[in-house]
Amino acid sequence: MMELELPKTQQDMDLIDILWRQDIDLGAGREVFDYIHRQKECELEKQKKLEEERQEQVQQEKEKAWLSQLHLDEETGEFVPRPAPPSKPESPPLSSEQNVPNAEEVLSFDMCMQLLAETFPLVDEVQVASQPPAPEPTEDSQVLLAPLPPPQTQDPVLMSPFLDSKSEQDMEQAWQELLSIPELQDCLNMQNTSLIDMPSYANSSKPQEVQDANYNFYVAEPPDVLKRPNTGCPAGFLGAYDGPYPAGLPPEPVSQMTVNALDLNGSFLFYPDLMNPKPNNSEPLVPEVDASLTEILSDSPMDFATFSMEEPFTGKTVQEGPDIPDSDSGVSMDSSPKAPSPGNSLESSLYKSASFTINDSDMEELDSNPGSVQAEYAEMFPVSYHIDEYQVPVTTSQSTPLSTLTSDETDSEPPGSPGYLKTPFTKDKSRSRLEARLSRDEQRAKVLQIPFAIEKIINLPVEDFNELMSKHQLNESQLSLIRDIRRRGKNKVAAQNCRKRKMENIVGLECELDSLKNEKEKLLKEKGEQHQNLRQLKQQLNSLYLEVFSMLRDEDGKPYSPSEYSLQQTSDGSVFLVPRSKKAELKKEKK
DNA sequence: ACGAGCTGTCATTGA
DNA sequence: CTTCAATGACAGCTC
Repeated sequence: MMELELPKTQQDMDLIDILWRQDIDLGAGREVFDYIHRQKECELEKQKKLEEERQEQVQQEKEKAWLSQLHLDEETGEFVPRPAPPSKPESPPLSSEQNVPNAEEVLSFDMCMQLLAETFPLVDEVQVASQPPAPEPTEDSQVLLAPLPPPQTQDPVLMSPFLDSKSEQDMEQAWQELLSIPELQDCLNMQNTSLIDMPSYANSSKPQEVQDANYNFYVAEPPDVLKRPNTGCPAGFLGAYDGPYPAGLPPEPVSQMTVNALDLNGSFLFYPDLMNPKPNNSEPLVPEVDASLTEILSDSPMDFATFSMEEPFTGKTVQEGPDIPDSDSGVSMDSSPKAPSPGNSLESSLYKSASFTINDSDMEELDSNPGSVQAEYAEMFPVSYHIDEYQVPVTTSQSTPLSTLTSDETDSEPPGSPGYLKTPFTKDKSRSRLEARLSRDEQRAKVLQIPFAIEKIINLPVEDFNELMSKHQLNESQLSLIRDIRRRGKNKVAAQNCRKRKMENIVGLECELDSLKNEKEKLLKEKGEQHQNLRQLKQQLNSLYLEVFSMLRDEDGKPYSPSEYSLQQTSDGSVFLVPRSKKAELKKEKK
């Protein structure tokens, strides 16, 4: 995040101001601008102070990191954090397993060495030394909290090969034996505490909980980290880039942070260059990771976001190819990556065609005339600011051709909420469109060097969002853009939800209509049946009536005429033979 | 060229 | 008063 501030030269600031002034559509109220403008001087002063403080802190960390890392460089000759053999002075953060070899080297650990020598044959020692990532009991890890994170951070990928079950068991046994020795425990604890003070933990004020968090986080996550680089990431474009920054994580702020941090850890493997431009990065592997981690954990979540966002702006990071860090990370709720379909070259070109003076109206023009500003934008981001890099996240870890990506991705991941599944539409199209849309805000964010991920801007709760805003020194144009991005992003999601609901309502109503139709048919059918039954009953009754009537005889033994008499039943159940004429009278009487 | 469908955005409204 | 969600309306894009 510091790097962000650094590149902001007065020239940049002027550009940004100009940009903002031109950005009429951004909607930043003039009054807002004026008001802020009045406070501009104060802000600038604050900004300068903050930058100074940050620089100092960075330098301190840098120095410490270098001190701790020098050894590593000498031995390995490369930045890749290898659970290298014995000599790992910076292994402070190393896991307890890794501490073993270290303990042997530290002079103050003579006793430990002796104990080790006694406990394990030379071969075993070598083994232990060569297998740093051996599994360690949880209890141990608690004892050696601080050291843990870094080890895994160092290089999960490299360490993975050592994690075979057998070596694990051996190591576990060895460790249990080792730890059962009080002296060794003391030594390790000593080392551990001393290591905690290492550069990465320069921020001594950091509560132990943070370290615990680190620890848990590392212990829990490694498997994923190991998988990510090689296998397609289930999270969609998470693993899209071998690169580290899975900015495009699903809408889960907290978990996202975790994953990001992890990926960050893994990232240094691929980003040796990164160390140069950034103070933190300049530090050797482990310390760098620690520093970033501590930053992330200690500061607001935005720190990380800032970090990831910065990538695109720091020329070297961009070079890393799969930078996709901030990438759309899915501004929208649907974390589904949007890969521009082959046919969307137009839209994709938009990414390249942003000019520094982008505003809404400009973006509109860009949409229609993508290529117009391309050259200009290329100047602004000469390194390699290509849309392709944005598309990368869409892909899985494996570098698939764009064309394949688009089709595959679209098939695998439905755009937007589940409700859309019901609505038939071309996903490629929608996705590419969405990406293009995303690119607009993203482009603006890039141009204005917004120091955090768009998804954060959109998804953070108001409180967190305000806190984030207050933590960063942002000019008027940046603030207005951020607000617009937040508004648009939320509204977009709201629109998606609204349409989803609408579709669900339609579907629900259709279902209800169907069920009602079915019920109607059923009732009609039942009615017909009842009608039929009633008719049968009437027939039966009629036949019974005639049968009974035919059995009646008068005084002369003659049958009564049905036309002259009829049978009537009273309410009490008694039956009378009533003459037809009287029957009418009876009815009248009843009435 | 036209229309349908999808999506993003804006403006408005109500909580 | 601010924030936010919901929604209608509109525009742009693709097919």
